[in-house]
Amino acid sequence: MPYNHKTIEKKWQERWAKEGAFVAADKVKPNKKKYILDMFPYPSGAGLHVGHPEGYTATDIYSRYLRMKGYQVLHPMGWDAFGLPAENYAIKSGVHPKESTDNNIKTFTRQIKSLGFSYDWTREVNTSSPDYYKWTQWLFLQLYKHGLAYKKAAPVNWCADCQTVLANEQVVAGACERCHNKVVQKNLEQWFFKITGSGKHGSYPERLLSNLEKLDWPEPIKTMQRNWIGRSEGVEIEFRVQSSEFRDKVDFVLLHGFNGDSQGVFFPWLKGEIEKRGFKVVAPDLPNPEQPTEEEQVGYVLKNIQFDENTILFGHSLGAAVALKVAEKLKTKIRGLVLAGGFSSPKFKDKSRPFHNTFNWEFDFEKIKKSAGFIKILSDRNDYAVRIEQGKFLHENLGGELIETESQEPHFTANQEPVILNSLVPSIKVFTTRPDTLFGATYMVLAPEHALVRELKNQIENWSEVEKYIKKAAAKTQLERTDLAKEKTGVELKGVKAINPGNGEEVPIWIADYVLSSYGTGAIMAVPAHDERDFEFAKKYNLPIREVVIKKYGEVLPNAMPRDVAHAITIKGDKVLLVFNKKINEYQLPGGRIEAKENPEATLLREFTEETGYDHIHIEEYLGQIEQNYNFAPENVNNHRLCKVYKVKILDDHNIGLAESDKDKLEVVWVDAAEAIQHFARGSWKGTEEFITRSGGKYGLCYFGNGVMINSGEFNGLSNEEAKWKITKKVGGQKAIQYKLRDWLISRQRYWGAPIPIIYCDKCARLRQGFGGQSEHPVPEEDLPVVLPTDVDFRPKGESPLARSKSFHKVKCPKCGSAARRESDTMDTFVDSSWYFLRYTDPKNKKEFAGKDKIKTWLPVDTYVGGAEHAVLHLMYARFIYMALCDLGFIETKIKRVALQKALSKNSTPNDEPFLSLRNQGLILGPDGQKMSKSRGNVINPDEVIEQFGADTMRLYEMFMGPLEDAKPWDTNGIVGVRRFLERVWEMGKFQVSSFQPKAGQPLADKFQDKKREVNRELHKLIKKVGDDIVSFNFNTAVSQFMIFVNAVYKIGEISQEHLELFLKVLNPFAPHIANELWSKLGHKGLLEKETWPKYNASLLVEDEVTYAVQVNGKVRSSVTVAADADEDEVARVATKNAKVAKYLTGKKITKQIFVPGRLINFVVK
RNA sequence: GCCCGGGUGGCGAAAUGGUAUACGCACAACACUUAAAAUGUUGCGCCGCAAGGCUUGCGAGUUCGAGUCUCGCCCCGGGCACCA
Repeated sequence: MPYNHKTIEKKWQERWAKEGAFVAADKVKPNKKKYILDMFPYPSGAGLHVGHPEGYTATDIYSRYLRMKGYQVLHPMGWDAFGLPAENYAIKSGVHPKESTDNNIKTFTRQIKSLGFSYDWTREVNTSSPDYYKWTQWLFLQLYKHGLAYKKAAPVNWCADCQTVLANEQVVAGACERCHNKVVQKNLEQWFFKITGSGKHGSYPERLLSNLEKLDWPEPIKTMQRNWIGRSEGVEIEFRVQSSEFRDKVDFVLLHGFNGDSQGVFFPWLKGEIEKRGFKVVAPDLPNPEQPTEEEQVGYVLKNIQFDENTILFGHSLGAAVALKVAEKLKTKIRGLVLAGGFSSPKFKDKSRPFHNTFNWEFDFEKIKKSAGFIKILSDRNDYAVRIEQGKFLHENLGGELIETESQEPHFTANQEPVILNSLVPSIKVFTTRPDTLFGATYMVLAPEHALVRELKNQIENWSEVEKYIKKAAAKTQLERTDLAKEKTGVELKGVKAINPGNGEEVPIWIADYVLSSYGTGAIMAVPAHDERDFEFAKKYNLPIREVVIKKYGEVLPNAMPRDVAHAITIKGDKVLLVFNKKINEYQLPGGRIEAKENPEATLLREFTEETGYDHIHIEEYLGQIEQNYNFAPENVNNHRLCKVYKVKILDDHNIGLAESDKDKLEVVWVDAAEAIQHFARGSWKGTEEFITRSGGKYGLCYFGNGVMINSGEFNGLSNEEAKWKITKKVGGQKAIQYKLRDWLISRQRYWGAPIPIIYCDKCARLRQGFGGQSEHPVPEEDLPVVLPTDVDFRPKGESPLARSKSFHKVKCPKCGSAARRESDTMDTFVDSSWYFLRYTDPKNKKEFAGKDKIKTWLPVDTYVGGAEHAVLHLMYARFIYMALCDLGFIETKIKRVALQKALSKNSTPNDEPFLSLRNQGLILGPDGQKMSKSRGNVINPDEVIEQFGADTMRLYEMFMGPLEDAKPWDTNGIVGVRRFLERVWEMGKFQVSSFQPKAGQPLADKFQDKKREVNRELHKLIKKVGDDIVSFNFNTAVSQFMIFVNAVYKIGEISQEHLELFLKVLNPFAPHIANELWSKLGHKGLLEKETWPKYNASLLVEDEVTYAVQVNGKVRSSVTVAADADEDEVARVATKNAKVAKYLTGKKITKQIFVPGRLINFVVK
C-alpha cells in the first residue's frame, strides 16, 4: 500500500478532534503543568505564510513530547484580529473589517488545522470579539484607576492629505506611505500607559531591566530590550545662571498667602533651596492668616524685616498683594520684586474672597515700579484662584517680566515649584554621566523647548533670533530633527551666562536641537574635548575646547619628574615624518621639551626645524595630550612625560639642514603610517601612534576613554573614575538615573480596535472648571464592553471614524446624567496582545478577565516561541502589563514557591514575569534567498505544499532546514529528501521480523541476535538524541538522527515489532499522522499520543569497539580500532605499531603523549 | 557611527578545544527495467597518476592540538540612531 498522506492526515486529524485529545485539564499538579505558547497571528488576507508553521511546529513537537512525558500541557491558539490592514481593506473595498476578519480567521483555522497541530481549540480567543475586548477595556480602566493611564498632548505624525495620524512605521522618508504627502507634527491629546512609572514592587523600567538577567531568553533579545530601556547612571549638577540681576550677594524675603504660613506649600523647600545656594532668606509667618488685614500684615513686614538694595521680595497668592503694598511703602529701593499667583483684586469669578474688605485694592503702581529694581510676575495657566488675566493686568501696570507657565499644581501649591526657584535664582540643571569632565564644560546647551529659555526672555539680548530658532525647531518633525540633522545648529543666548560650579568660570549658554527636551533635564553641560557631539558643535561655532582627561600609559615610576613635551605629526599621503635616533636606535616624532613658561607651540616649531631642517611650516591643529611613564633604558631614567601632540604641515620643501648638534644623531625619514604605528605601539613612545589615526579623523582631540585628570584644579592627577564622585561631591551634585524608555502611547485614531472606555462630560467640566478638575470619566465597569458600532464610515477624515458615529458618540454622563460624549480613539493593538496569554487560561469567563485560580494554575508561560521582530514592543508591553496586574493584585503568583526558590538559589525566576523561556524562529526566505513577497513572486503557499507532500513532510522539512532561529531559504528540491525519508519509514514494516508478531504474545527473546542488538543500540541513541534535541530546540539535528536510524535499519535489514513501536513513539511529535497510522497498522487501537515517551538505556549506547585517531605532533596520521575498554597503554601500543604512524616515529623521540579517552592519542616527538 | 548576530563543500547545514564537512539536496556510477521514472547500492571538499599536500572570510597569537579561545582586519544580516 503506497503512502497516501491525504487520507491518513485527514483521518487522524478527525480522530484527535473527536477524542478531544489535546484539551488541557485545569486540574493539574503545579509541577506537572506546562504552558507552551505561540505568538498568535494577525489573520491577514494573504492567508497562512510558510513562516507561521515553523514556530508552530516547534511548539507542537515540544508540547507533544511533554504530554508523552506525563505533563498536562496548555497549548492554545487565537487571533490578534484588530488592526490597520482590515480597516485599510475596508476603505478600499467597502467590506466591513469584521466580515473580512472573520473570513480570514476561517482560512487560517483551516490551514493551521491541516498541519495537525495539537492546539486546544476550546480555548481559542479573538481580540476583536466583544467578549475579549471587554476585558481589554477593563484592563485600561484598572490602569487608569491606579494612575497608570493618563492623557496628555503629544506630537503625532499627521498626514494632511489622508487626514489621519500615522504610526512611525507608516512614515517613510518623512512622507506618508500611502499618498506620499509630507508628514507634519501635530500636537494632539493622546492616551498613554505609564510604563516609566512605579508599582507596588518598584519602578517598572528598573524591574523590566533587572528581571531580564533571570529570564531564559535569547541574549540578543535581552540586549535589545536593555538598549530600549536605556538606563544610564549619572549625576545631576546645577549651573547657576548669571544675568545682570545677579552679581553679588542678595537676601530674600518670602511672603506666604491667605490661610498659609512659612511651612505651607513650597515654602520650606524654596527656603532650603535658596539657602543651599548661599543666600540669606527670611520667610515670616504673617499674623492672622485666616482673617488677614492689610494693616496688620503689611505693618508686620515693614516693622520686622530690613530691606535694602540687595533684597529680593517674593510673594505668593495674597502674599503678593502684601508684597505690593510693602513695596509701595518702602523708603529704600530693593533689588527686585517677584510675584507668583498674585492677586490684583479679591474677585474670584463673581464672588469676592474673604479678604475683600480688609485690603485696599488700589495700588500705586508707579511707586512700586520705582522701588523695585526688577519685577517678575509668574502666572499659572491652570490657576483657578487667580486667573491669568490678573497676571496680565499686573504686567500692564507694572511692566517687568511676565512669565506665563504651568505650575506643578494649580495656583503654585505643590511642595516644589521649580519655576519659582528659577525666577528667584535661575539655574540650569544638567544630567551627565561624566561629572569628571566638569572642568571641561566650556558652554551649556538647552533644548529649544526648555522652560528656562522663556523665563529668561527679558535677559536675552538677541531674543528675536532665539525665538526664530525655537519656532524653526518646533516645526521640524521628529524625523527631520534626527535623520536630517546631520549638521548641528544652534543659537547663543546673549546676555546670560552660566557659572561652571567646578571652576566658577562664566560660560555661554546656547540652545540647539541636538539636545533633546525629552531626555534628562533637557539641558547639558557641553564638554567638547570628551564628547563627539559637543566637539562637532564647538568646532562649528568656535567654542573653546578644553581637555580635562588624558590617556595614561604606564604607572608613574619612582623618582620620575613630570616633563612637558611637544611633538609633531606630519603626514604626506600615507607617509609620516619621523626622525630616527641612531644613538639609541629609536624612531621619534620631531619635537622636544617645553621649558618652564615657554610657549609649547613656539618650542615645537623651533625643535621641528632643528631636527628636520624644514622651516616653512605651520601648526594646523592641536591633537591632544597623553601621559607616558616608562624607564628610559639608555640612561636608566624613569620618565614621566606629559606629551602634547600637534599636527604640523610642511608648506614647501625648503630645508636648511639639521642643527649641528643633531647631525650625527638623527636621520629624517618618511615612514608608512602603518609602520610608524608599529614603531610607537611598543617602547617609550607608546600612545603616540594613536595620534596618527586621530590626525586624519573627524574628531581630532576628542577623547572619551578613561585616564588622568588635567586642567581641573585640585583634581589634577587623579584618575577620572576617582574624580567623578569627588567632583560631584564638591559641587553638590545628586546621583540620578535616566532611561530612554518613554511612556507607551496607546491612542489610535482608528476604527478597528478596542474603544478607549472614557466619557467626556462638559457639564461636569464646567462645574469643576477653575479647580483643575477633569471632565473625563471612566466608563463604569458594569457598562463594559463599549461596543464598536457597525454604522461607520471608515474613510479617513482626520479623526477616528468613531467620532462620526452618532450612535456611538452620544452617551449619558455616568456622573451627572447629562449629555456627554465618548472618547472616540481606540487602543493600540499591542494592548490587545499584551494580555491574551492570560485569557487562554479562562477564555469563557464572563465575570473576570481570567479566574485567579486558573492563572495560578497555568502562568507563567513556560516556553514562548515567535519571531524576533517582536523583540522589543510586544514583549516589553506584555511584561509591563503582567507586572502591573501582579502589583494590582489581579494575578496571584506562586509567592510561596518562588520565595522558597529564592531562598534556595540565586537563579530563581522573578514572579512578575509572564514568559520564563523565549525562543525565536527565523525568517523563511524565498527559494531565491530573498524575503518572500508577492511582488517578487517567490511566495511558497503552504496549502500547495501540504497538498503535494503532506503535513508530516512539511512539518519535518521546516524543522530540518536548519536551526530554528536562523533565516533560511526554502528549497523546493530539499523537501523531497524529507518526503523520501517518510516513504522509507512507511516501507520499514517490510523489515519486520515475523517472530515478533503481536498476536503471538511471545515474551522477549533473552538474547538478541547481532543485528537486533545493533538496531537496539541505534534506537537508544535515537531516543536520547531526539529527546535532548527537543528540549534544547535543536530540531534539525533530531531529524538527521531519524534519518540515520532509518538508514541503519535499511542497511541491517531487520527490525522487531517492539523496536518499530519504540521508533514510532519517538517519531510521533514530529510526524504524528504517519506515526499513528503505522501504530494502528501494528494492531493498536488507541492513539499514539496516549503512550509514554520511551526511556533510553545508557549502557546500550556504549560501542564494543572504539576508533582512535592517532596524531603525531598534532597532525592526524592514522586511526586504530581497539576494544572499548582499552587503556592508554594499550592504545599507545597498537598505535605505535600502525605502519602509517610508525613512519613518523622512526628515529624520533616521543617527548609527550596525550590521551583523550575514546577519542585520540597524540604523540609529541622530536 | 554605536550595539548585537553570522561567514564551514556546488547548495541547506553538522561538529563538549580532540579524526572538519554528520544528515539532506544536487551530481555520478551500478543494480532493477525493453526504456524512462521510482526504488535500492555505492561514490562525492580542493590539488595530485600516486605518495602526499592543502582546506572552516583574511592576518597574527595561545595550545601537544583551534571551525571552536584571544587580538586586529574584511564582508554579510539585524537592531538603535544626536539618549549627554
